[in-house]
Amino acid sequence: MALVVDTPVMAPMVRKLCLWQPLSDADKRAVLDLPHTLRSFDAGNYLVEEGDSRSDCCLLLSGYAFRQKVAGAGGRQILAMHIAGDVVDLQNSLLRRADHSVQALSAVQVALIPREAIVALAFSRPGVGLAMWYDTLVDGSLYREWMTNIGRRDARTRIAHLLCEFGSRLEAVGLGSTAGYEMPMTQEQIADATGLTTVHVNRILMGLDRQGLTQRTRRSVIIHDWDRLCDVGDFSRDYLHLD
Amino acid sequence: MALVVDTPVMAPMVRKLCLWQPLSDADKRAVLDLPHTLRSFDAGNYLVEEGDSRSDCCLLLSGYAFRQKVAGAGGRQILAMHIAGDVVDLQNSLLRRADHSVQALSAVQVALIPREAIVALAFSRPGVGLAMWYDTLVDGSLYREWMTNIGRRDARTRIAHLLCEFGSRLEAVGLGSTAGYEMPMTQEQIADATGLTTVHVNRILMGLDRQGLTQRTRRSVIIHDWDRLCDVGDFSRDYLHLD
DNA sequence: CGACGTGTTGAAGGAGCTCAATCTAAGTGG
DNA sequence: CCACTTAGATTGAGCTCCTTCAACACGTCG
Repeated sequence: MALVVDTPVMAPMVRKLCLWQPLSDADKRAVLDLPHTLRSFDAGNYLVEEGDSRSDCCLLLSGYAFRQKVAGAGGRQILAMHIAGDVVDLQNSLLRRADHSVQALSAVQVALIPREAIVALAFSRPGVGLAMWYDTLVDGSLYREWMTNIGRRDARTRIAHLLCEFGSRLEAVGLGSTAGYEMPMTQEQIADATGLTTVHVNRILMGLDRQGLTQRTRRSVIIHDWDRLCDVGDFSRDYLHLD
Repeated sequence: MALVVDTPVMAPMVRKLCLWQPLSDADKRAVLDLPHTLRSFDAGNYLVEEGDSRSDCCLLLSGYAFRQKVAGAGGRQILAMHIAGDVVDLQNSLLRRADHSVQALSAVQVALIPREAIVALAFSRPGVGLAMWYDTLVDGSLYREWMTNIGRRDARTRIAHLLCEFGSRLEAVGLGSTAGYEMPMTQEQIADATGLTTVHVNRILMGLDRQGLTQRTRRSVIIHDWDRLCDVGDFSRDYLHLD
């Protein structure tokens, strides 16, 4: 297998961590040298299943994945979306037992990194460790915003908010822009992420289109008026801690 | 001011961290020696306000506090409850700027610990650092459960779930039991924590009483049948990571 | 082509909301 | 110790946003 030297596999992780905390060259090198094995998953497959005790955590190299939890009555809640560059499972690999599952939304490629290597690196290089700690704190910030979204906003606002978050995050990694992007989620998944039903999501999305805010095709969104959409979605990017 | 040697101020933090990760005696000592200043807040006062950039994080020594975020339309979402022993603000002190606020629910006493001391300790003593990292991960686990609660369970289930979580957590720190406890929240706060309205919370609570599951007085709950309440609340304590 | 996953639409019903009034307990000040 | 105040709990009536159920449309893929 050929090693492509100029674009190392672990580069997305370096880029992500640098968002939270500038890293020294030695720190970057250490992250790039993290031991890992590559792995692919088809859409729909589980990267982690509730109850698993995983000994490695995965860095998402390409594609989309999401976290989910199922409630007793059968409903499923989507808890977070993950895009290329995200370190997906500190949570489930550091804690002994996965309290939720992570599923591939599209075909994904991941790098599996042994838990011990992560921990060792975090404590031998405080710069890296702090960046990783920040990363888990920012995850928490997104959870809090989602909770607010689901608990205290009406359907239209919730969905607009989700579209805005996606736009901002995809833009940050160069996979889209505030003018539009590939939308990887189905309406059912949007429903499960916002605490709504598929039918209602559909009606709201059609409404946004009709009102000239967005223009959807099967798997993409064009956003005609970003500022207005942010307004409708009660969206402010602060909680993403991107800047 | 007399120093009480046999029950050090920082003891609750040691107890909490040991839940996640056994600490060596030297580690414990180091936590106990963390520099700090004591401070009291009256009920309703803010420990942290959205937008603040705090340079210290607080350990809750007594009383109750909660995190909250306000949505554009004016609704407030309560994001988490904190009880004695909780380290309340790694999130807001490590990240540059608070993305939500923390408010005292009752009169509280806190120990303010400088951010730098926390970080220095975390990286000089990996045992402690790992325990603190776990702590932020467990916070995340609670957020995920709450999101599921709000997004995918009906009102009765949500409220029963909240009562169960409280019972389990209070029991873990010896402030109550699964047979009952002092309930510090008003019905308005329960509403804001569960994404409901005060009126509806009231009706559901009365229902639980009428059905013989609970028996409330002004500020306490007696739980007649814990197992059944857990059932109604779709509650399983796994996500608390207490054992 | 047929079948399946996804999106779209209609009609009817209900869980939870809103508004507004009343009740209760626990202060608080005189 | 009592009148007064106030925060919180309780109740009723009407309404609405969202759900449920069920059918149909569309496009993609074997």
